[in-house]
Amino acid sequence: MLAATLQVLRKHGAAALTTTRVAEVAGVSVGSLYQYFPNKRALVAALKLQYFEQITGRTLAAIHAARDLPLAAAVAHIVGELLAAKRDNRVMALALHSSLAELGGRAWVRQAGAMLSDPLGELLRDAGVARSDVAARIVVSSIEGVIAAALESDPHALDDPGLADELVTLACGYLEQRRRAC
Amino acid sequence: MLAATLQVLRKHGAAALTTTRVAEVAGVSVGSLYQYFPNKRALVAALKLQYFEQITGRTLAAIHAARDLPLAAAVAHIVGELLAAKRDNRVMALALHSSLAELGGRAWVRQAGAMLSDPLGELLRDAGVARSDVAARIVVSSIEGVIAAALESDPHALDDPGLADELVTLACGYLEQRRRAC
Amino acid sequence: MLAATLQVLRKHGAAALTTTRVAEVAGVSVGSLYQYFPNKRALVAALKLQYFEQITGRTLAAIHAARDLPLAAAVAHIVGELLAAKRDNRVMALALHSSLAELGGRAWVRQAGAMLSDPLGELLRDAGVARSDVAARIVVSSIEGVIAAALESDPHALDDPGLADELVTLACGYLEQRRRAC
Amino acid sequence: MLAATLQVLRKHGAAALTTTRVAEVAGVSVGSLYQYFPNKRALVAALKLQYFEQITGRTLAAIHAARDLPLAAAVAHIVGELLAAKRDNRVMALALHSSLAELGGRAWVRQAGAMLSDPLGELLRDAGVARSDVAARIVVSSIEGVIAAALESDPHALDDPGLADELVTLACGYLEQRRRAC
DNA sequence: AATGAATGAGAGTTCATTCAT
DNA sequence: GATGAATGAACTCTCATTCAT
Repeated sequence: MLAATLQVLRKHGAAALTTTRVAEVAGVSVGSLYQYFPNKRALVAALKLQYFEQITGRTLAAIHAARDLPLAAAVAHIVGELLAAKRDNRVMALALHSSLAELGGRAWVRQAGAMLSDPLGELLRDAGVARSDVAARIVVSSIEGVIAAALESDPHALDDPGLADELVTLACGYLEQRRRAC
Repeated sequence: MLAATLQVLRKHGAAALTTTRVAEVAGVSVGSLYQYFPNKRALVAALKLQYFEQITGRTLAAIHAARDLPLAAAVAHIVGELLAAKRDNRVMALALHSSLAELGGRAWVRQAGAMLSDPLGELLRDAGVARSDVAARIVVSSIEGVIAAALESDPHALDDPGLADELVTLACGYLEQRRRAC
Repeated sequence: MLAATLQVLRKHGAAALTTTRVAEVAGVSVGSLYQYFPNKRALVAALKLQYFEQITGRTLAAIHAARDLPLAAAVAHIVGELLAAKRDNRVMALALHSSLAELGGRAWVRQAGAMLSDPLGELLRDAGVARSDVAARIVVSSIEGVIAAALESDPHALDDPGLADELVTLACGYLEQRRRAC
Repeated sequence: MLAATLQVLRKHGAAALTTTRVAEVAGVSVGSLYQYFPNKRALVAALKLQYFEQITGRTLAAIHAARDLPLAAAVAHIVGELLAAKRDNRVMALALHSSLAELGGRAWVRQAGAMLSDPLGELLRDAGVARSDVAARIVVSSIEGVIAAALESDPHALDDPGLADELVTLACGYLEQRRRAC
């Protein structure tokens, strides 16, 4: 059913996301839909959660794995994994970036950011970055901003290898300055 | 009426933005609303346009004015003006960042980004930044990402003087690396 | 204003006949419209009345003038005048036949029929037609039916000289049988 | 639901035919109405079609059955069947004649006429009537005109046995003249 | 468990009519 | 007298949700 939701979202947009259509695409009845999800909001929330967990989980693992690398290498690894995670969930990424904002706010984005910022903050602190918690939030939100803009202007942006380079340059350039600030 | 739209958007969110409610808040009848706007979409579009023009106009002017400054000073000036413009339209900024995405897509955001990226690209090229057009897009979108995230977690974020510093550090750090890349 | 009503009716149909549009086409304000007509129904009624009077008046005169002619000649004269009257009010005829039915019923058609049937009945009685009142109604309604159908399938039907012939044949054939029935 | 539509049409006229009222009279909700008819026009169209098929079907059969009768008997049979068909659908006939003109034009009447005129034309040609196609149209439209006028002045007109006689006299008188014209 | 017809509140939009200017 | 902005009741249509089968 989540797959059907995604498909409807991609093909017809958020405005056309009706429970009837989702059920139809999923090959079940509306009644069955309501046996698994109490209401439409829950359906969308589940989709968000799934995306959220995929991306956040993998990125958190990357942050963890990068703990002992030098800062530049750590950033490169994390950014690479983040992009890979989005690439592996490209349909979701596109649907959510383009139209799921229209479905119940962007609070989940904030939540995802917070979840990543904390462990990243620790990593940065260990790497000698000043005010590491703030720095982590800046890094995460700037990267998300660039990716969002890229996806909006080109749905295939995630396949562009240059994007990773830019993001690493962006993050490292910022952190470099922050490190000197120590 | 645009003010009423804004108020409804702020207080109740995009899902509760109905023509009846807007008219009610504006203290007029629905009929009058439709005398000035052909339909609901036009109402929202007018609001977006107003915001768009305020922010874009002022930022473009700042880019122009910063043409002959050294890069760091130019960035500081532009970021300062952008934030000031958003501060002067804070209610709009908040409403649009939180819920207007839900109303007809984010195409206008892309458009605004494009409008700023071109002149900024020229400025960067003159300042000796490699691949200045790409760099401009990265700078614009990362800054927007940081501001969006900041506003989402704290509606008063625009008043925090530290935000400007962070944005300047972010942009300069990135551009520094790009300059060396020449 | 009646002319404007007619024009709107012809160009856009009965569904698009709004007071605002009529006023616009007439080059006055809605307010002025309401100074001359208490409401929209009255506007349409006035138009109907005008048509009604044109056609009925001229046809009544024709009936009167045909009093002393032999039956066949009388019928030819009356039919000729009726068609001529419609031709002289062709725009109205077309508008009323195609769309004014949609505006407040066809009672006026019945009324017009009644108005013609009585004097025609007298003429027929004098010509020795049995049950002349019934005969008159049959003649009038059959002629109206043929004209209506003709106009519906071809707006230029009134210009076809063959139409008059057919109508005369129709009426005379019927009346011939009725006369023998004496 | 079609029955409810008919009832509303009869009791309150075409102007009062609203989806809400039809649903109410039908004892269902508006939603259900829209489950069976995509929109209001379709509801009315279905009603027209039903009437159209009843009348046209039976009359066509009558024309077919009358192929080998002498002309006068053929006409009598056809007229009798047409009237019987209308009598069997009296409520519909009344509703459609008085107010369905107000709902989407009279194109269907023309269509029905055309459908009958062609086979009738063949029958007339075989019976030696000159310009049988024109004659068929005249006969059909004059008969429809008389019936329409009769129904407008008296809803029980269809029950008057005299009506059939008049129609037969009308049609035969006309065709007699046409036959001589050979 | 699954179904899908039924529901009905509520959305956007129109337009005849009024009345202060 | 003329204006036309303001009104708001009424309309068509949608869709999340329920529940008898």
